[in-house]
Amino acid sequence: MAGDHRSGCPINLSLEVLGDKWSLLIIRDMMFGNRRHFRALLTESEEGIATNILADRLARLTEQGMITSAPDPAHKQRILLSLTEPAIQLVPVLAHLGAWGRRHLPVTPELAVRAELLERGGQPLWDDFMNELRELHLGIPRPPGTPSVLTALTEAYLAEVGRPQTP
Amino acid sequence: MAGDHRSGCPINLSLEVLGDKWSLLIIRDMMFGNRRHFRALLTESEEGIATNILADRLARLTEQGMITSAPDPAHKQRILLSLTEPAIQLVPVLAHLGAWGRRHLPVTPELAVRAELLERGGQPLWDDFMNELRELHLGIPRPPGTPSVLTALTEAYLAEVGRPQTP
DNA sequence: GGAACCGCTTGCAGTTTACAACCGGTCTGC
DNA sequence: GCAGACCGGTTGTAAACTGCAAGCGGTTCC
Repeated sequence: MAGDHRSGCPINLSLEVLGDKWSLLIIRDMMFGNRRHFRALLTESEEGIATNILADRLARLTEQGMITSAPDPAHKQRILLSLTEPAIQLVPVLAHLGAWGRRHLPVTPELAVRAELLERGGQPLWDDFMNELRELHLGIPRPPGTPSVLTALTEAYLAEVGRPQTP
Repeated sequence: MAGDHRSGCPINLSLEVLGDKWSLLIIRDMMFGNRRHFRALLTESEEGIATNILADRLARLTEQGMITSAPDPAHKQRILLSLTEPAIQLVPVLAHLGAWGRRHLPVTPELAVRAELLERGGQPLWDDFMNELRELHLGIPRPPGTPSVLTALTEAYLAEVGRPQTP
């Protein structure tokens, strides 16, 4: 029902889904870090989320239609998490939010590289990235010739990590 | 110090500033509703924030450099709140977030009008709007000929409110 | 067959939120 | 000149949420 919403304002409704300190970070890790199950999100996160919080957020994001879960065919006890189309369409929001943070907050260089690349690429790069996510998470083959944005972002990050100082 | 941050990731740092259910709504009301003091934010908000939460968020946003406060020359007991340049640069983020919410969440039509207009206008409209906000909040005169985006948004909203049903 | 790994759940303490009542100063209308 | 509305808050309280650590039954790896 709509009765449990504070208002019908688009920004408010978005915040009711994403307006906490963890939900968007989970989506970020699934998107940019390609983390697809519980343990990966738990242990490979920069910020160190607690197990009960992660379980709670995954449940909430699932019932809000942002992610789906299915048994992983490879490992029987694993549960494969996938982003839904609405979540994939958050790419421009995350790109702008990252660009804003990079400009105004004390980011660390190696973690800022991806935000910078994503900002410079603009809408065309975001479209490529969303097509790639649709392939990875929804099983929709991406248009032939689409480059892997995920690979490019990861390589840029690793290159920056390998560099000892700003040369 | 940077020691009190969970990580230096741009998205994480942005969420440490804006990642709760109220901060962005306050900025939204100051931006789009032109609410510039405590009582206006308190009573004219769609969502009904509590006084202590509002006071707390205003203090936090101030120390994070998102807003400033100054005595209002017109009313001696009033405090005039202003957005800073970083906060004004959130316009594209809010535009994208509103557009996303409008597409995927159960928004009410009259509140969705502004998001739609802002989305259709794109970057040129956002630039006009940011220039207008710089004039209103920072005292920087906007380039001559710049239209008032705030007026356009408000009129579109009022027109939608006045309409009884979707005709 | 033992150890590591899987997605959680539970218990607990500390923090944050929501709601309502209240406060001293100030401006407004008469 | 004064009563009442308005100003930006503070305080108290209960409920909800968060962070941390431990543990649990089942699965997979070696």
